[in-house]
Formats: sequence, structure tokens, C-alpha cells
Amino acid sequence: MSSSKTVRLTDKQFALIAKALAEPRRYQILKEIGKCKEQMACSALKEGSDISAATLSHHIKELETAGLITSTKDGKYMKLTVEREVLHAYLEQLSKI
Amino acid sequence: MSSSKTVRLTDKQFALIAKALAEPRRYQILKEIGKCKEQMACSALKEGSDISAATLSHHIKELETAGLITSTKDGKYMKLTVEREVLHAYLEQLSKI
DNA sequence: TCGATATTTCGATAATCATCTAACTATCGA
DNA sequence: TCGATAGTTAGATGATTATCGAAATATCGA
Repeated sequence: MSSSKTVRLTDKQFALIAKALAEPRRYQILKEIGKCKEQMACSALKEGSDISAATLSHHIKELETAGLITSTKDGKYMKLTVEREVLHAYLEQLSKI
Repeated sequence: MSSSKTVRLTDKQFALIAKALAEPRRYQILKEIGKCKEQMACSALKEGSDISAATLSHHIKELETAGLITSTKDGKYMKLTVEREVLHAYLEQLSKI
């Protein structure tokens, strides 16, 4: 089970997260990664979507830079995981408005 | 007191909200409006911030288009209010990831 | 009515960013 | 080792957008 340690976001990271979520395609990608029980490979994301590998790679990097996902190399593939603690820290901060 | 009716967001509105929140200045503005117990005038937002009236007006319109705030004209001033139900609907949707 | 204040609109500019193709690196299976 | 597959990087392009100054509109107080 996931730890419940509260993640503290800097202003910079908060802004990065907000920007990462603002692009509809990135939001879709994040949802897709989150839906997967197992970690997900980039190539699986590309299935059935008319996006170039380069663009997909770019979006994944943005999500990663924001801290919303992490990626680990597994042989030929990159495995992607949603960092829910970071997402929830973002939501937490927004809910204080 | 505020109603607890659940707001349903279309994909379009969801995207507008995400985009509105992605600009740090707009997030600051939203927080500022939210901090005020009473409704807030645009001019009060401008205090102590080196932003032009035109830019401020633009950001306020974006927040309004997204549904995150509403504005009512009160004499010389525009009074701004945070639409927390919309914000919370956004958070609700994001938390499902 | 006049001048000051509040806000919006317009048009322009500069910066950011999503997207692509092409070229590259790395790994796997035969 | 070779060819195919996965993913990244670089560089270019077009679209979006944050920003401003200036002009316009509306309202207030004197």
C-alpha cells in the first residue's frame, strides 16, 4: 500500500504540475497511465492514437519533470507510474482556495 | 451557506479550468479573490502588483470563462467571487486518476 | 457638467509550446 | 551480428498566449 507521507510542493513544482495538467493530451496520457494496474510502457500509450513518438516522449518528460509520474527503464521499455502523492499534494493545495 | 450540488464538468470546461490554473499569475489572482471574505474588486487586486490593468482584465476574463469565478457589476467596481463548486468539481475529477 | 477612477477592448509584440521529421542510442530476438 | 523495435534528441515551424500602451466606456463625486 502507498505511504501517506504528505508531499510538500514548492511554488515551482506546483506551477509545473498545473502546466502539465493544462494540456489535454497530457491529461489523457496521465489518466491512461493511472488506469493501468501494472506499470505501463510508452509504446502501449501510442496504440490507437495518432501522435508521433517524439511528441509522446515530450509529453512524458513534462509529466515526469512535474513529478506526476516516474519512469524506470526495463530492458527495451520504459515503465511509467503515476505518483499519486504528488497529484494529491497538488489537489490538497488547490482545495485550500 | 453554499449548496452542495455536484457540478458536472464537460471536457471542454475541464480543459479551460486546467489552462486557467496553469498560469501562475492567474492562480495568485484566484487565491487573492478567495481570501477575501467579501467580494473583491479588480482594482484591489492591482494594489502592490506590477501588472497592467489590461493584463489583469484579461486574466480575470480567463478565470471567468473557465467558470472559476463570477463577476457582478457594482457601480464603478466589478465584484469577484470564487466559484468553489466548480473548483471542487475539477479537483474531484482529478482525484479519480 | 467635469475630472477622476474602474474596467474593457484593440492591436501589436515577444515568448512559449505542441508538433513534426530525421537522426540517434539502446536493446532484444533470430 | 543484423534487423527490428523502443525511446530520445535536435531543429524547425506554426499556433497560442501573456503582455503592454492607447483608446474607449461607464460611473462616481464635486
